[in-house]
Amino acid sequence: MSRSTNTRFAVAVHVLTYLAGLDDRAAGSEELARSANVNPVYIRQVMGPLRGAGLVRSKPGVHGGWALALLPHDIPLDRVWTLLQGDDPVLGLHGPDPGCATGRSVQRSLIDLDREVADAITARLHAVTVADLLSAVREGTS
Amino acid sequence: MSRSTNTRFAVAVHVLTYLAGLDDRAAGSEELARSANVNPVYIRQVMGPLRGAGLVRSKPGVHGGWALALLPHDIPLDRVWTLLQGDDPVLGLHGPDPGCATGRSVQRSLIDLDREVADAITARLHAVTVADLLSAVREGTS
DNA sequence: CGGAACTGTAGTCACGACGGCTACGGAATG
DNA sequence: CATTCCGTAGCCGTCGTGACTACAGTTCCG
Repeated sequence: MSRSTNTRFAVAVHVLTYLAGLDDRAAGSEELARSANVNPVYIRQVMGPLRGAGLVRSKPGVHGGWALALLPHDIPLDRVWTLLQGDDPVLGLHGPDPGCATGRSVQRSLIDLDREVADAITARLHAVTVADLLSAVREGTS
Repeated sequence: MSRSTNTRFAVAVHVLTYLAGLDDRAAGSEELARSANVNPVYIRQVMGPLRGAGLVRSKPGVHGGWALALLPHDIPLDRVWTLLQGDDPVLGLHGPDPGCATGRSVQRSLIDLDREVADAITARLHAVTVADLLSAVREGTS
């Protein structure tokens, strides 16, 4: 009765929103880690794929750190989701007896359903950008 | 990069479809377990909530076993999903620093988003019933 | 009525994902 | 250079999952 113990997506969204609120100032892993209440190493691991996709930049050395590589308005959440969750099944699957016709057919149906559900998720997340989250922060704070 | 290692939903859907194909003949946990390629005890654990909700019946003793308590057409998959997955978050959450305004706001936004996504999933699953899966099996077999 | 067949449930176990943490190498700054 | 930061490998504790055993309770049949 408990799934999705995976916090990568939530942490990434938090970090992106945090960075968006800094106006180009770079933030170190440690600062981000305190804000998100996780370990600095975890921050770097989570942000790695986002850097690979060109959403953020990271720079070593003094005054280095992380910064957005795109405008907040140009970062929809489905990109983050896809980068971090990949194409994992949303429903769960299982390996039925290969000799069972019911099993094979049900599995095929579930795979199709899973794809549709995954598409629905990304469609919903596509409508939200980091800029939206940032303005929610500012409205809440004011 | 891997979520949903939970096979309860898939197993339950398999069993329900299997039972629907038996026309009121009861099936033992062991028969169901072979078909789904899992352990008989696991079958009983997974089916427990479905029995509690009145989707299936189970009877101990000789010639006992499991049988549908409703017509296949009256079992939409979202009921199975809700019974087995409860209201677990689909996206993942995390506990941000309570003193961080960004963290609190982002988390609220994610909770809202999660609810919308969960609703989308159940809406999609509501459109599919065990009867649909059964006819898919029969079309595939013929 | 006694034994067989089945469910119900507790308990133990192995495995894997998740995240915290340390350590160390490499790159950029001053 | 020395400092500061990222990049990554590695180890560890924790937890969810599902297999498996064991046994009590229930129903049916001879």
